[in-house]
Amino acid sequence: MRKRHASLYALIDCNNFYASCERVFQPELKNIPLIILSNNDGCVVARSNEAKKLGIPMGVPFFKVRPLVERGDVRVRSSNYELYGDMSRRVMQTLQRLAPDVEIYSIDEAFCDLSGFTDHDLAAFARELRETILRWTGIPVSIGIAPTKTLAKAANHAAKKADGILVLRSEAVRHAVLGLLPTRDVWGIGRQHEKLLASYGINTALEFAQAPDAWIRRYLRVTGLRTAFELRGIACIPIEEQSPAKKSLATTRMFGRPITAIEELIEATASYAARATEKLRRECLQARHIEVFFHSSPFKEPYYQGSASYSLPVASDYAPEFIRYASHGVRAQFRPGFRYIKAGILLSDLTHPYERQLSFLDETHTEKRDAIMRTVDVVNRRWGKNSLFYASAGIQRTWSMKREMRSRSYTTRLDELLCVPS
DNA sequence: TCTGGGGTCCTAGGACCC
DNA sequence: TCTGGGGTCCTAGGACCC
Repeated sequence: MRKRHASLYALIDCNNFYASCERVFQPELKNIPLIILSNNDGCVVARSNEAKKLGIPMGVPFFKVRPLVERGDVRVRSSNYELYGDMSRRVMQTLQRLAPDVEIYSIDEAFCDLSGFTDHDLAAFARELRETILRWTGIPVSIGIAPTKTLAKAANHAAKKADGILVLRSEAVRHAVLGLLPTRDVWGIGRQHEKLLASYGINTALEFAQAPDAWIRRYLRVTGLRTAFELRGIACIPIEEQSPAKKSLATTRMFGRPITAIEELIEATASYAARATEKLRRECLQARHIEVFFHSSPFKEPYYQGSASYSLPVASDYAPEFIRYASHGVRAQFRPGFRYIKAGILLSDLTHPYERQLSFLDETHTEKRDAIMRTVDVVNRRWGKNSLFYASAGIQRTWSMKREMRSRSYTTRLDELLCVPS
């Protein structure tokens, strides 16, 4: 009988990731205010600690901080996503060598499952992890450790303000951390919910966690309730080592200058469609649905947004086909007289070859049963996030979950798997 | 003058069927 | 005559994440 441990997760988060990446190759940028700009140098997407201290907010349009740069108070770099992607791979590979059950959550964050670690192990483990990642990649990270992923996020947030590592296991630490954490900084609570909670006098994570279930369910829906459970220490969000299959894929861009002619719009969307198709092929996927959209500036009157979407008769990854649909959509929805600033292509209804899941069929007879169970587990994890939670919270299943459970690709796969003659 | 790009999940509501 | 109600499928839109 395997002994069950209380759940314990770590969140490893790279500090000011894009800024840190630039500093690895340009050490002269260390210890000074540094900001990184988005694609067209439109807005700020990363800030060094020194830049944060100057009060430069995340996402602020560049023209608002340009004076600081011109005065020489702040250094600035355009973003270089190839570099960041490469640095991210190095960090994650290092992590995967040192830590168990790693889930790569984003370009600069990963969870891992530390259930079973003792307190003594934890401190040593976290310290070694931090030092090794810094030594091997040059990227500083913070580590938060707690019984749920949402609490690990909160612990990480607090760790950034301390010495980079925080273990949130005891009730006392949990209260202290959550009591100081504004609702907006809780993983899963955004600006809208922050406003709503504030209007009811709820301003900290602790106050939110203590609100009645029914109230949370009513105003923040089931995702909000899940967040509250997690803040109370009840784990609802498991580690997903295998990343779920992608469901949609987009190529969208701001033009950099307003476009008024339909020809230019058609040209732009055609190239986005071609780029989206490249991504599709690279990931061995095909799409059955394409949406094209374009709009003028939402900050200016008059505003117009055009969009069109089409279902293909068969899934495809053939660029000319998507380009044809895109230009057809633009022609159908184009309105002259507007200054268009952005357009995009969204491919969805993606299908994929089941290579990964099918590989076990080559294995020997005795391993087949285990392999099937593993596959069932993978499938369950994909649906399970909600199905488990709904069951435990006694909440009605939602349409989207029911829909997914019936989704042809999974159910037929499962039927096939379970009917494999032994 | 100048405001990113790429994703996921949940819910409401209409059309349709039995 | 009365006009029910549940399930299914789809879409739009809003919230969230990095």
